Amino acid sequence: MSANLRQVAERAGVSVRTVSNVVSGFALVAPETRERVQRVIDELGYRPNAAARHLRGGRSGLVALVLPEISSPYFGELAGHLADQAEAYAWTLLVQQTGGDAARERELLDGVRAQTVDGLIMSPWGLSPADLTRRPDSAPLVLLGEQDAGGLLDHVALDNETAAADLTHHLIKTGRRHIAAIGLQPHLVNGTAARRAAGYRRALAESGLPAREIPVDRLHRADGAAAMTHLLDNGAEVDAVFCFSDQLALGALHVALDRGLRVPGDLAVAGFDDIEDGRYANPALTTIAPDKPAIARAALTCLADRLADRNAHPRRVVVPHRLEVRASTGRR
Amino acid sequence: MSANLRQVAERAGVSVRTVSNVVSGFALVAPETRERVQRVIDELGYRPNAAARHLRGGRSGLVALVLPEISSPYFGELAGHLADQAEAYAWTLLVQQTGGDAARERELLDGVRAQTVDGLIMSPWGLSPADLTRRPDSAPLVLLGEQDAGGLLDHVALDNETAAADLTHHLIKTGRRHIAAIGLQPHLVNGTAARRAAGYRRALAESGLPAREIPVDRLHRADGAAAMTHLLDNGAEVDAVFCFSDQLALGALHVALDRGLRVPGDLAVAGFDDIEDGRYANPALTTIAPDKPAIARAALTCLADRLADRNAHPRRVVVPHRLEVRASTGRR
DNA sequence: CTGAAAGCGCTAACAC
DNA sequence: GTGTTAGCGCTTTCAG
Repeated sequence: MSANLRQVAERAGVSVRTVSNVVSGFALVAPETRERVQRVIDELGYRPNAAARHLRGGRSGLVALVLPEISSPYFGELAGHLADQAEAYAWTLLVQQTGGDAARERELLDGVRAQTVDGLIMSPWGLSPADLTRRPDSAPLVLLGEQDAGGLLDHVALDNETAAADLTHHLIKTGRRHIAAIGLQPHLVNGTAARRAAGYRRALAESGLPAREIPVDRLHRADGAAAMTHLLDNGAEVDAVFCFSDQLALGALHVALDRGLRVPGDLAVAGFDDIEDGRYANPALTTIAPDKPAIARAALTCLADRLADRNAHPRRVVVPHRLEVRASTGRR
Repeated sequence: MSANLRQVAERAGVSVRTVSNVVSGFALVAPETRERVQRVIDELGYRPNAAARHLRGGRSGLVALVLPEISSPYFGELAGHLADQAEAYAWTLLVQQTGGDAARERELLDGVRAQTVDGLIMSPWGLSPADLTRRPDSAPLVLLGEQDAGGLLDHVALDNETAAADLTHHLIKTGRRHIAAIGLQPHLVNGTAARRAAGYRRALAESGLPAREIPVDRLHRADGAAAMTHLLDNGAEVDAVFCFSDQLALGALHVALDRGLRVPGDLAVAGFDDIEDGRYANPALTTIAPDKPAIARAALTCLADRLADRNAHPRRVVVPHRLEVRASTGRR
């Protein structure tokens, strides 16, 4: 076991108070005392005990990231930004996967860990806004995505509807007339897909074009592939697909090319999220690029501000996005 | 603030000892007492304080995953398996990124967090085996990858050399004669790339074929793209590239197709890691598929066993892999 | 089966 | 500037 404060104090011939001062660097300590204490600290390899600090001070230095799955590229990239930026707050990120399951989300939100951490950043899929606000007194929660929770919780989102409309307009502008959407998730309360669908429909309506929507179970490549297969097997007249995530789009793209379609010649394919895979796909994937570092920054800022003032008015931060046009939606 | 043991005890008219017994479920408690206490617990929404438990019991229930970057698909998939399986041990995963930097690896290995957690699972890139064994008394460390640390640390690895040789043999068997390797990292002490290079060279030597090796700085798609560009710009005679990661391969593939090469017609492309992107690439990527769930399982088992017996002989677990042949290395 | 109390390592209020 | 000490919430030894 490593040394504790008292042992350092004894060996340096000072009180624990003084050692504590040296370690935390706050209060004034005579230079020579400080040096002597520091020497003993180095000698003994003393490290402050985080559990004791946590118990005493109430801060753990831990922030939980609660999301459907860390292996999804979008969340992986986001987690990377969060972990990097969390350092500026001396926070360490803790990852908890829900699989998008409501019961599991509930469990993580109310469980023991939720008290251990200084805050939670969560991307809810299964829980409704109402569910989210009903939780025991615990660490503050920042929501990622479209779950607004009636303005009762801090919340970082994109303007999903506008983004989807922008992308749909782009497809129309490049000459597409039969644009299918892949990615609705009618079984989820998660509003993200619904917002994107709304933008898609609005853009089509403005041009008098018909909508065609294919629901999916999850947002993996396999689901995009299945949806595309379904579309082609049913002989649908379609010259573009707008997928609500890049992963779906990559699955759809794979099937389309496999079936001998030329992309973008016969079919335009677009996604959403701007994951790195899309940039290197063949052809490269047109997508909506959310400012991911900004999402991370906003989430951490919300948490820090909330910790500083538990009664501040909940914020809704809308992070910018950008339409990223690449080869997959070139002219026919 | 939420209730504590004493408050529950007072309200239930019992001692803290009894409440503690009810909560932990270990010792015997009279059924009716238990029920009464449980009712108060529910009433007050009591949750045990993890910091106090940690301070008292010395276990935090936290395991640190220390890796170059969580946004890399390989590590993302691995982290997903680890997070899932950690639950069986009542462990929560904490993510720390090093960027592959030695100083940062050192810092995380010796820092405060390293004492907070029950154990560390690390994929070292910058630190040498010798560096890794030289650390203050701290939580046990399990190594991922080729860093053997002289048999002094628990260690989960692939048979990288055999895997690379298998893949190279496969390329030779399908008629390739000018097989370049992309992915050496001469600036890193990390032995993984070196082992893969050894397997590649061995296989080529056995067939009397020449080796051609392109070093890379990092293992991102952009590095694979740069290496491929370099190869093509120098007019190298090459009919296959073996990339030491799928990410490199996807970058190389992108450039090759962009330059008008047919894959696999003119050029075969193969990777390593079996990340999901590779399965849906166009053409789908031939690769070495490590058993990732098994890696996660082995790492957690090592940690648990080490915690049970700090003096057990360090283990080296070799996890199986499989050659996954897909379209990108079809016949010319 | 239950109660009293020590103590995990630290911080900070209170002394001097 | 430095020493002394209470107490954060819990588990567990020792009594009963």
